[in-house]
Amino acid sequence: MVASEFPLTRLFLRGRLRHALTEDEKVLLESLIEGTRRVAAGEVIIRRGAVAQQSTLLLDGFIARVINDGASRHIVGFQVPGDYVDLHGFALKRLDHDVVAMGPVQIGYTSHARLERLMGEAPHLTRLLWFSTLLDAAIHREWILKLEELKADQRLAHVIIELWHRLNFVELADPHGFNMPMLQTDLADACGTTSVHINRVIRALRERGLLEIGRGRVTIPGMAELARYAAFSPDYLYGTGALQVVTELDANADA
Amino acid sequence: MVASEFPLTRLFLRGRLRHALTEDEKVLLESLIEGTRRVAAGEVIIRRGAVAQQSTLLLDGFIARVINDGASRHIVGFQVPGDYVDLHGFALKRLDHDVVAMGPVQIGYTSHARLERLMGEAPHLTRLLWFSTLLDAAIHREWILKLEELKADQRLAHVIIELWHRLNFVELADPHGFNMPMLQTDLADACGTTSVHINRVIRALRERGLLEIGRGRVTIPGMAELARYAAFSPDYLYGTGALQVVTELDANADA
DNA sequence: CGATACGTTGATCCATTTCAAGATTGGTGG
DNA sequence: CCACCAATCTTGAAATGGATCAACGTATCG
Repeated sequence: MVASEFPLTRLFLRGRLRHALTEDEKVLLESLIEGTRRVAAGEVIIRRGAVAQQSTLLLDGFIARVINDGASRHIVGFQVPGDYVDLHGFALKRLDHDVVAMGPVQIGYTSHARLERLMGEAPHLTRLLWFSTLLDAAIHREWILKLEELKADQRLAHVIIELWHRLNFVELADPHGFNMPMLQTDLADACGTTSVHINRVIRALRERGLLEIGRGRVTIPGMAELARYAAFSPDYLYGTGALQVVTELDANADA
Repeated sequence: MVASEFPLTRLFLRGRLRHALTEDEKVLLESLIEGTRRVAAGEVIIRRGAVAQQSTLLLDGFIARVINDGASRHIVGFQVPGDYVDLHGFALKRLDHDVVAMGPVQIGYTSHARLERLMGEAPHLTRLLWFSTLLDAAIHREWILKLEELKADQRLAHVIIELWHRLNFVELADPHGFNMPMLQTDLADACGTTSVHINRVIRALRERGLLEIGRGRVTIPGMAELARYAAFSPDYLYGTGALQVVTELDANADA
């Protein structure tokens, strides 16, 4: 472990607009984190409806946004290290969903009082915080699209590739996969299908040589093949360098 | 038509946090609108991937967020009067979806340069603008839930009740329905199903006496019955007075 | 009055759910 | 180190929601 310059916030907006942060802003951002905490797998970190006094930065591990509706459980989004998982709680005050640790997790937190002061003092950094909440919204829109458009096998592939890209931004993916604690049940809840069906879908994708999932590890033999299969295009993730992608999109739109 | 105090922005956050705006802020907000424009039905107001220089406030009519993926067309959200339809473009710069007029529409616009100045000068108003983009995200999450959880008939009912509530906030709904220009095709694209199937679903709901749709008009004989049918709970819309709802949720969570 | 967009209906096929049972795995105490 | 337990994963068979293809009805408007 190399001692990093900004040990807590170095992953925030990495691969996105981190380059838009000045050195002063990086210092300021790091100073926002008033404390850190370890959380056990499965723990509900923020409960739906509770009035939020602070916001949470995910430092290590995976988190899901979960809505429990009586019998059924649904996942409306995943968060990876470097994500502020409930920055929207700063303006919304109370969340419409639970925030749950998918495996063992480490988090940092920032009081809303501190964020309120920041808004008056650092408009540009504020705008980047705003941007980060809009990234979540863009991902939400893609999930809506995915659920409207794709079959279960493509949905799964889509979720997996999205996670790979997001982990790749923060240098937690390797060229052919990544580690993650999510179970088949979790993937089913995120794909809007049942664990029985997700199990068959996983097998089908394995047999096609597109994807392997098991024992906390995802292996993707051919990134391009899987992306094609899932009709995945990463522009909605607003990664650095995505402007080229958009140019391509424009070209296609004209055609 | 009564001459209103803030003719352009009087609907912004109405039924939500408009009461949190001071009189000065309301004046400032109104001054943001640098021009207005009428748009014909079906017109693409903002195209995916284009670099945005301004943001758009919907003054009158309905707008959809549309993603065209080759053959298929998908709607990832609707906007009603009083909504800033592309405020996220201020921070994201380019949108991941098209913004399309569902019927004849009137819009106002604000340059991003003006918004940038505002961020330094009016942090509290900025925070409310931020809030309004987070409302969209909350609605996105509910759509994800809806698509993961519900069958086509309940999805349709859910979309309709959501629109009723949002129109009710801005006083454009009446106790038993509202007017809207969306076609069966549009509703199908928003529910992730086909127009053939949405047609059957509309008939089934009509035969059950839950919902009538036709000729630009939605009629809801019994709001409570339809809400129960769609498993609809309006707390995610963050309407004024929703705190009671949340208290109920907490009570349920404990039970 | 004919064109065009929108809505309606029927028949067939397939993806997915549901229910039920069994296999595998990892962890824990004896 | 083994035996056992609980969680997770796997498989089968029957039932169903929804897609698809194809055709026909019906508004509406120049």
